Amino acid sequence: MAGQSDILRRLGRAVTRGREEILRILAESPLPLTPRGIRDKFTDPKPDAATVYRNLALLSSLGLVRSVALHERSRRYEATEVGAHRHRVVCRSCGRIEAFPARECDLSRIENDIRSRLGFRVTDHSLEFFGKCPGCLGKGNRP
Amino acid sequence: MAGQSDILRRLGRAVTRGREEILRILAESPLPLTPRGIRDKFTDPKPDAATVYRNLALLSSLGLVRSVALHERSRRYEATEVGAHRHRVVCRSCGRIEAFPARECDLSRIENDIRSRLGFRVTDHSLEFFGKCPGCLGKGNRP
DNA sequence: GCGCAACTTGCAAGTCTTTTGCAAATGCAA
DNA sequence: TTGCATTTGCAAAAGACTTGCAAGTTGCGC
Ligand SMILES: [Mn+2]
Ligand SMILES: [Mn+2]
Ligand SMILES: [Zn+2]
Ligand SMILES: [Zn+2]
Repeated sequence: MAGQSDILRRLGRAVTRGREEILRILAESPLPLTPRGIRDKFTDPKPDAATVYRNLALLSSLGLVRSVALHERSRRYEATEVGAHRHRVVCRSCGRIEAFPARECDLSRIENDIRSRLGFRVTDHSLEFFGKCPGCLGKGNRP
Repeated sequence: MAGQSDILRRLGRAVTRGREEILRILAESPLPLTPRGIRDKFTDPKPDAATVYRNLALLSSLGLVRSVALHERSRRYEATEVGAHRHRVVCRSCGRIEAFPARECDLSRIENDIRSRLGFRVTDHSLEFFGKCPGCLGKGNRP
């Protein structure tokens, strides 16, 4: 059941500490992480930033991780779960991020429209909500 | 009906060529544009890039423009339309972007869930679809 | 285990996007 | 028109990635 490492081997890519750790770190994180945040979670010796970027690109291309575009300075990554995906809520006041499994996410009507009107074949989507978290709602604070 | 310039004046912000042009350029663009793309559409003399960034930040904070996070190197911006918003489809092969008005977009069930389960008050969302455009579907080409 | 070829990594340099300080230019209300 | 706050250009800097290259690892067959 070493699933993901097998995928790497099967494709002729080496299984290295960097790759296994990235997968583990992301699988254990409740939130998508930035490349920087991922690197910070390594125990020493930490890999070079370039290696983290290269491995995220590789794992992305294999579908093992997925990048998330919130409206931030840096991109974030999350582990992909088989047959599932997540949506996110971002607090515009404090930046807090919550991710939640997208059960019964039905965007098929929209996807069908896209197919028939624009001719695009949609393979996936990303949906983010923005607003205020409970903490920031409480004390009426910084916009 | 010079609406947006009025909003600027009312808030004590100057109405400058840079600001008016950014609003006009975005209003006329069928796609969200990058800061660089916006600057390129100015007739000479073009404003400095720093000015474009500063003005986009200002107009965003006033709600006159909105940033769109596609999975690209640079952020994009679009003009906000009153009581309307758009969704986008991005081709993973050639990068083509199509934006379309989100008529009858009903994410209220999800937003209610977010409200009751997480306590977030959602003010807006962003929804992007990814897949292949008709052109790239035709000729089975570069992934 | 050993050895080699292929693949990976660290490091340093480079690119691209976005931010910031500051003085000169401009907008605007009086 | 004047006066002052706001805005802009310019140059420098910060950040987020990317790339070349030599040294270090991994996968595999022996
Ligand atoms: Mn979904
Ligand atoms: Mn919508
Ligand atoms: Zn908050
Ligand atoms: Zn395409």
